Amino acid sequence: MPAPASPADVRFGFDAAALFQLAAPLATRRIVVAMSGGVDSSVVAALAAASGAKVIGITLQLYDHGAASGRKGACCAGDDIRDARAVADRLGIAHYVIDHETGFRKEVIDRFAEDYLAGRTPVPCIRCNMGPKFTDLLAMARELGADCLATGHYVRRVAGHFGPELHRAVDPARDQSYFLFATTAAQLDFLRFPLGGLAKGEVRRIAAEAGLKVAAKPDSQDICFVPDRDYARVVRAVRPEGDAPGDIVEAASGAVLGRHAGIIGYTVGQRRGLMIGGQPEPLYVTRIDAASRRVFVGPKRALAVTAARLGETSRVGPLPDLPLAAKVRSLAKPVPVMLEGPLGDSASALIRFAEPEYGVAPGQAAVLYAGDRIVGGGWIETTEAAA
RNA sequence: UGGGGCGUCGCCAAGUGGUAAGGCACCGGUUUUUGGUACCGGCAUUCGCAGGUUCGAAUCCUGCCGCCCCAG
Repeated sequence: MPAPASPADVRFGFDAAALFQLAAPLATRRIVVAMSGGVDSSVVAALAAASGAKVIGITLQLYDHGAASGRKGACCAGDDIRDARAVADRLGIAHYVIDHETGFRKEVIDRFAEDYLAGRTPVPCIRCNMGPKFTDLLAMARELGADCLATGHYVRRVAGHFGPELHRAVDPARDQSYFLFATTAAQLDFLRFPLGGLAKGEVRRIAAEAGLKVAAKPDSQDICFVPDRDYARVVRAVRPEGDAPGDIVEAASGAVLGRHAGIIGYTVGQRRGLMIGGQPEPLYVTRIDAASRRVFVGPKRALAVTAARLGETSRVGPLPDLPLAAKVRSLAKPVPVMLEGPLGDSASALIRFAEPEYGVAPGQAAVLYAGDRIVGGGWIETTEAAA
């Protein structure tokens, strides 16, 4: 595959130099691509290869590859690693598979279990991005002398007055900014997200044009290390005490309405799975007390919260004067908030919702936006219930 | 074993002669790179049991069983 004659050379309908935000000539550049084995990162590899830069694909083997073999919608194990290798071979780029199971277990899976045992609802995908991907893999890329680490995330890196900024993806249905809020300025400096400006359809089209077998591979979904959506089983495998039973208590009256088989099966805002019938209206989990193993429930209106205390906050770029909006779960529209306190450097901060927000669960991330720009965010520690 | 009341889907519950509402729960689907939410769909050939009356009964009659309350 010949190198492009100039930075303006265009393949697949895109200017590779622009996509990777690297200074010309690309032929002197080295790009490390994080390859999960899915379509997205495979297309990033294809675009990188087409740019004329030297490309190295790296796949982190994150968890039990035996059990994951053949599973659809997984990543970073079993068949996905073979898919990544096949793509690299097809593109003629170097490809390394790094065993990162121990690190992943410690940084992501163990922490996932701990959170559930503490009554929180974790977001492992964010922890994975923070640790294995943007810390460990990024360090490997630097050691390999790369100019950047490119990933298949749908998010945009935009040059700002104070350095690179993080912006939502152009394709709103694909935007993954929620999972990347904790990206640091130093990481962002080195990272590239070539797909942030593309629609999923375009990505699949490129995959097909590049002759990649993964072009029609289903999108990954759910938690990659959880088979069959049964996350509680994974938690119990790591922490057997997770199935300790307890009471389901009506928050308003204190009445015990039922029993549960472990607080790990519940999350604030959850309606199903309580097994409590005979009620005039649905009951939702309003609070989980890990110490007493009690799950508190109440009607929907009891879920309304006016503010959330955030811990371990991070910030990307300056705080703007613009009004802020917060997303307190991945599938939600950002809602207007007022920020009180410092944001960033792991400080504690408070966000006040302009309108009551429902189903705000401790352990989830609150990501702050100024328009399309991700300003940062934090982890929800506590909430203030509306009167 | 005197009096009264009640037994309809797992739970709550409408229906008192015309051929079983609804809610909760549960199950399935849609949505979705976290967990949830939301939305859509499914869910009692049968009304404690056994007879009887009637063209026709969950609804009327008789008996039995069970539960509750008040009396002892």
